[in-house]
Amino acid sequence: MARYDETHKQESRRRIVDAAAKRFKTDGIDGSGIATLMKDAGLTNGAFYGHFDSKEDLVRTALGQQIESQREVLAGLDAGVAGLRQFVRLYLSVEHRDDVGGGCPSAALLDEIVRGADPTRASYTDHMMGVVDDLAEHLTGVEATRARVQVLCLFASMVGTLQLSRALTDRALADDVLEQGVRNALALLDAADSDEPDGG
Amino acid sequence: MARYDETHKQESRRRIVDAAAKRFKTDGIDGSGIATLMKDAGLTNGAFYGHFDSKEDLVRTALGQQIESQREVLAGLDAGVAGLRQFVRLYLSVEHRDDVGGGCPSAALLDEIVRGADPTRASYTDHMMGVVDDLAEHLTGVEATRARVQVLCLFASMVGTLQLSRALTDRALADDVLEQGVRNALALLDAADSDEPDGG
DNA sequence: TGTACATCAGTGAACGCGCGTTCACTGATGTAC
DNA sequence: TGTACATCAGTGAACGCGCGTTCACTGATGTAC
Repeated sequence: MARYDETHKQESRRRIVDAAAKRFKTDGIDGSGIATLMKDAGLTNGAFYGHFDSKEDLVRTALGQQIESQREVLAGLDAGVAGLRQFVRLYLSVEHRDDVGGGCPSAALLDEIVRGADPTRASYTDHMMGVVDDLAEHLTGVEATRARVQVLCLFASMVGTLQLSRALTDRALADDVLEQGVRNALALLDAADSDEPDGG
Repeated sequence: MARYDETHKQESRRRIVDAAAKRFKTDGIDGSGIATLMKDAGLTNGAFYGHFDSKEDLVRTALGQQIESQREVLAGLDAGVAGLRQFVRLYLSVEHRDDVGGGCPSAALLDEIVRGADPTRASYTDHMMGVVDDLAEHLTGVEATRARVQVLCLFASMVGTLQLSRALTDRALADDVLEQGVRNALALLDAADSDEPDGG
């Protein structure tokens, strides 16, 4: 029925989303124009609206895809709290800090998400809940609701730490921040893992 | 010599910087145009280049001024680690979360600073070192270099926590994140305050 | 096997608009005499 | 006290450019017969 493979259009779409996700992270959402994104994907600007309703539609899609692919990484972690320790070391690594385009979308774009439209923030929240559930499963001894808030906070702390390490122009200090960030995150993890709920 | 007060021009400049700082935080740097900023300050676009060399010059100025005015808040804190506990509760409050335009420039703009030009990042780093020194003085028992990294990490964690709380569309969860963030930050503070330097 | 037509992903020019920046000009005030 | 001139903060139109979005068109392929 179509003159191309049945998969042709969806492969184009995937290329657009992949290119957009990377460029959004390196240049910002506001800083990435449709024409540039389409050129990155090997297409011209006019084809964009055959794939998405609007730029905001692409933003939501790219952000969602990015968070879901983070979950694939999480699926490969060791069981229990040991897996969270692995995650902390991966997340707060020099390699991750120096790879904005290939790294965590939250670290690269959380400010812009905050300023985003409600549907964008809602989509972000939904997808993040998946990440949080994946992470919370590693805190086997902690009540589920509590575990979710604990891992959300752990994640948020690491996001801020990565951002600050990226912002500082003093490289040695930026490295120190990552190392101390790892120690702090691991300390929080130990505390959370052995935590008793207390209402006070 | 001048047809206006000697202070006239510098008052205009101050109004531009104040208006820009607020709008940058609410709408983003990329999202704030010169014409809009000047209108906010009660002027027209053409007057801008009598005050600043470029938009980037204004960004650096506004960011620096914002961080310096944060230091004024820090100067009012109690002495010792008690002052840091005060700061944690102020920073991770619902009021601060809900006041992006009046709040911390790092929380609102750190992503954009990371993507910014080198001079912007260098200026951010310089001013932040002032904040860090102010905060580090509260960790009286800790060696200075170590104290600086500790408070940088504490600050970074709080920045990430505030950002995430702002991004989430689930209000109850966003509030829980703030509360847990306070607990975590206070726990880190207690650990840092009683810390012995260990090389391992 | 060969021709006519339908499909539709992608092209590329154009829309109005706001961007950062420039510049000739205005007009209120201060100084000179 | 009154007039002529200098100063300069601010005005507002204009520059080229890229933005998000629209749309008439292309052209490679699949189907019909």
